[in-house]
Amino acid sequence: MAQSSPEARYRTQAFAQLAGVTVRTLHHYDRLGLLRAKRSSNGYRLYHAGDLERLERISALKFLGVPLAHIGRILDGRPASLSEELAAQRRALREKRRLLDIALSAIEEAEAGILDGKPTAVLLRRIIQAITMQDNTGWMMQYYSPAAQAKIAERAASFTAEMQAEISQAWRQYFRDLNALEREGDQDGKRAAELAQRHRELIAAFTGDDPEIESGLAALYRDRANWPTEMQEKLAEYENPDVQTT
Amino acid sequence: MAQSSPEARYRTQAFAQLAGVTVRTLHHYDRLGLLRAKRSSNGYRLYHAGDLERLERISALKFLGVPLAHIGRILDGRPASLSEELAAQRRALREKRRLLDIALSAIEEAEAGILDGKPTAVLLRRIIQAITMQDNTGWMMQYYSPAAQAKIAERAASFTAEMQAEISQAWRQYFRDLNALEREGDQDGKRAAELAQRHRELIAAFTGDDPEIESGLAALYRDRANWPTEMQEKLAEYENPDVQTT
DNA sequence: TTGAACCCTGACGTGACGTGAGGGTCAAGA
DNA sequence: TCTTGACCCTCACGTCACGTCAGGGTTCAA
Repeated sequence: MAQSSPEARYRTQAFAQLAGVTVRTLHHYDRLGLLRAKRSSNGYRLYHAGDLERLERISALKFLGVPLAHIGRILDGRPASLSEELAAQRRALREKRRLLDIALSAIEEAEAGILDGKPTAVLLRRIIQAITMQDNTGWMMQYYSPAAQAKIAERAASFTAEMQAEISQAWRQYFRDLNALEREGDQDGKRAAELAQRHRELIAAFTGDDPEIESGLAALYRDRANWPTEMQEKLAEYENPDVQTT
Repeated sequence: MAQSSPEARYRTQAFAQLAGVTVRTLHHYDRLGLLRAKRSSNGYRLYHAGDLERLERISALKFLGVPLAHIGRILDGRPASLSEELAAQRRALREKRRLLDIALSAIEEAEAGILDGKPTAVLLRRIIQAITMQDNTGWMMQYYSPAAQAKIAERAASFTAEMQAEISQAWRQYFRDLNALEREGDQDGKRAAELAQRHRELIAAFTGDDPEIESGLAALYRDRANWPTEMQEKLAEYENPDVQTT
């Protein structure tokens, strides 16, 4: 094993190998001021043992997804910024993992179709369905009776991609307008009334006046206290009394 | 609801809203040749219903993490490329999720320390330990007796960051040299003998000649058939008979 | 006819480096 | 002494999927 003295100085490559990073990374951190190296008389960078500790902290925070600019503030600035950054990263990573799990299950779903020799178009359709179902509505399906689920799937299959896109566009637009209304306030209640009308139309277009689908939707809304967290947040918008039309 | 005819043409913004992407994204895909738009006489892009289907496929594959250049080949090229791409993405996403889980548990571990009012330095040390433990050796610890685990932790705590870095650098270098040896072959067996010697030294440095640690290490190696998949692959390098010194 | 709301094409910015290009430094061997 | 090779340095452009202006044209309703 190599012997180390407390005054050991390393040049760039040696220090990079010691820490398990590349030379270019050290150049980068040096220029950013994140890990400044001393210079020898010929201009070479010189690192010592104390720099290693700082570099390990940088690498650890980078592993958590913290941007380099924030890492600088954490290591040099006020200590509270660490806990704020950790909380922010935890939320961001949770969301990333949620999307990642959706992607993985979509892939696995599609790969099951490959074994049957399905053509590319069918596999792509499976992937799209797996993503949209899991991402938005998958957890909702448990509220519908099997008969209602079958009807929903049948209606969805009978739509063209264009029609489906128009429907989800209308929902997106509805939520955008609802958000805008909450931000800007409503002077005369006309905009709220118009939004409520659009909401009724969207609901009607979804149920297609089918009583089985309507009863499932009602059950879904009654149990809103148990929705997933990210839906709970969107639910707050519904709590506007002008829009409680369900 | 908006009515749609089969010959509906959309200009850029309308089509972007319909599909839930930005105008800039459509420009980008147009320039890449990924989704080419027709042009009206005044140079405006015109999209129609068939483009929407292609765009949805593009968005779905992008969601899975497939780079745009590959998406073009999948949608235009031979159909087998889809299944290859899916398999590659599945591996990549699994690895991402593994690292993401490590990061998340490291954050939660550190946040538990925040409640106790620990200073930043202690929290950072916890994060680094959580990462390195989970990433490399966490699953190994089950093979060691509680007494051996305590001794390992004690020895680790007594090392400076510099010494620990030198040890892991030596291991990294060992694996690099081992890989190089396998690629390039060994003419006279001298390099293999030298590597085997380094391996013995690294093992001895780890156990510190402690019999409890040594017996745990032996148990770990005996049970190598049950190691995690990513370690199984690294194990293949050990199967070189020159290096079976454990 | 004027303004709002569209449309277009460049072209630079983002983040964390990778990857050369072009040139200097230094110790060991011929 | 010269050369070779292994280091070192500083630009500066490339990556990836767009975001974000800047500068200028088109269309439609009031």
